[in-house]
Amino acid sequence: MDHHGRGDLGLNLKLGSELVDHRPRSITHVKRNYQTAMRPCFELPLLSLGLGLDGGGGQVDQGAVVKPGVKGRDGETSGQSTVSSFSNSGLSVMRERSYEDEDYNCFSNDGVRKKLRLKKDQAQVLEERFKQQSTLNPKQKQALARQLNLSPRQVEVWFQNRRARTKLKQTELDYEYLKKCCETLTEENRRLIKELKELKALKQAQPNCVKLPAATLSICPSCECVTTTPARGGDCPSKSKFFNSAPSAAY
DNA sequence: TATGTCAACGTGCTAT
DNA sequence: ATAGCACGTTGACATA
Repeated sequence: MDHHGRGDLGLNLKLGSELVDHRPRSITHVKRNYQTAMRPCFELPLLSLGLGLDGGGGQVDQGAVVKPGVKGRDGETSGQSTVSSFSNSGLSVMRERSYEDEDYNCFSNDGVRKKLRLKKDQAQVLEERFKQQSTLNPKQKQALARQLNLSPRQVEVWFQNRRARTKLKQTELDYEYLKKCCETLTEENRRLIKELKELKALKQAQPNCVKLPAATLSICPSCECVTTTPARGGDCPSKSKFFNSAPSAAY
């Protein structure tokens, strides 16, 4: 039994059918989703037996083969299973995988994972589709996979990664925006502290100046002077800056 | 050769 | 129980 849910079916005779991706995504999923794991992960495109369903030799299923062990971050190997499918004269047989299969384009002969690069037109179609909808339902996934000659799993992974990239990009934009906000506010804070210092100094130098209720103080957005009333556009009251010119009102 | 990109994976979580 | 997604990671490949 492999971690992608393929059981050792031994001899498997079947009329050609469509690829369906029922694979659990990991060993954990296999453990958790035992029944799913027991289910064949796909319907093998199999056995023509001269019925003309398969032009001879059987067709190859990109998504149908278990990858050989891929080293995890700890160096442990996952994907231990070695079961795969192949066709022989129209007769598909499940056999022990020895990693020499060519029907999984992600692995080379020695079991080393090859980097699959999507073709330009494939990527273009996926990109166009992503613009329309960032998630696909199983039917859409299936159809798109067929259209692009990819496995549904590959389409699924592409969309997952694409969503992640979109999110990352958005996060970066948000970060830049917040950074700018932070810089602006820091600058504003520095300016206010300085202004406060000046006001305190002024107060000490002119103890007789009018003490205004704090609530009535405001900052003119254009010239940034302190006013006693909210400054409206165009009438900057710089004359009434800091304190009332009528010291008689003081205290 | 260092670094970036991206397909593919493992795992945790959630909705049904 | 199952399927699907987000997230973090890996590793092959491309490129500066």
